[in-house]
Amino acid sequence: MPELPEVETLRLDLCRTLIGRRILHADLTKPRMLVDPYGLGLLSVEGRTIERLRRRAKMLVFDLSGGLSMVVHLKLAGQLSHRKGDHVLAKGGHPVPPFDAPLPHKSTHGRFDLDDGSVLWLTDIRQFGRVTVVPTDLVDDLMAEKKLGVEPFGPEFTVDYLAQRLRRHKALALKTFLLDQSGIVGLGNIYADEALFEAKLHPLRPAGSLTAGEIARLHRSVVDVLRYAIENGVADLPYARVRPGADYPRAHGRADMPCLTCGTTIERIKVGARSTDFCPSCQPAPARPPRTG
DNA sequence: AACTACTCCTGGAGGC
DNA sequence: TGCCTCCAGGAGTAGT
Repeated sequence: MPELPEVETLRLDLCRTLIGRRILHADLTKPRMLVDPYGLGLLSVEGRTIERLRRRAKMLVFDLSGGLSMVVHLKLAGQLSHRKGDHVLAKGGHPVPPFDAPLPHKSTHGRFDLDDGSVLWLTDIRQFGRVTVVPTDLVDDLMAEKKLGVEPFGPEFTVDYLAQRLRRHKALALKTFLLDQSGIVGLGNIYADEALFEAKLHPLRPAGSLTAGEIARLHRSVVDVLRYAIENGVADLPYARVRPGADYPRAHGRADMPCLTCGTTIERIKVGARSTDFCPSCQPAPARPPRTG
């Protein structure tokens, strides 16, 4: 569930409290959650100071002293909480367990003890999250291997770039296109639906069927939806449903509820095995549905 | 090369 | 209450 806005707001929060802290002890109780292509081991982060906290796509990069970095991907259900005793200093990611729940939770699988007595907890009810230790000068290589696309807030994400990618994958459903991290990074299931709702484009529209105006609209919607989430609060959907009475998110999690724009009942369909919510009135169906993979 | 299906994992929800 | 089944979703990988 943590998508770009969740990871970015978490990064900003942790930057306030973690920079300059030294890691005394590190522990991951689920060995599968450590990916260690360089054979450095998790303990190699001990004794190092957190100097910088970056984000690339949906990943957090902790740059430590001595040229070592730790990359954290929260995947579907990862959560980080920086606490001193019971006091929450900073937190973010998947909202289950609740951010004010006592830690460690039974799904807490990682802990980093810091030099001021605070602890950075990694909790993940799905255990899909991953931690990688990598020399700082090889972080870019590691990212390059993943064939990540452009950052939506970066200078490379232009209307022309989007148009070019859409042409290249012209048969793909828009929803599938937006989830593909090799084009634009950062969108997940929630914000892909939000961007399509905002752009008034049906999730099954073939990527190659968009007019120039629609491409420009989609481009702006992607940026606006992500920026809105960062500035006004992330989606925070615990079980893929909006909280009763909430007016956000505007499409995802609202199946069977009235569209906030026109009142039409929001529909839920599967697009490439991902639940996809949209307004059949605001987002008119394509004449001929594409493949959905 | 481009696309699709499958896999990892477990807690919560809903049915009976 | 308790058992059972289904569902959620990022991304790596294997197969078409």
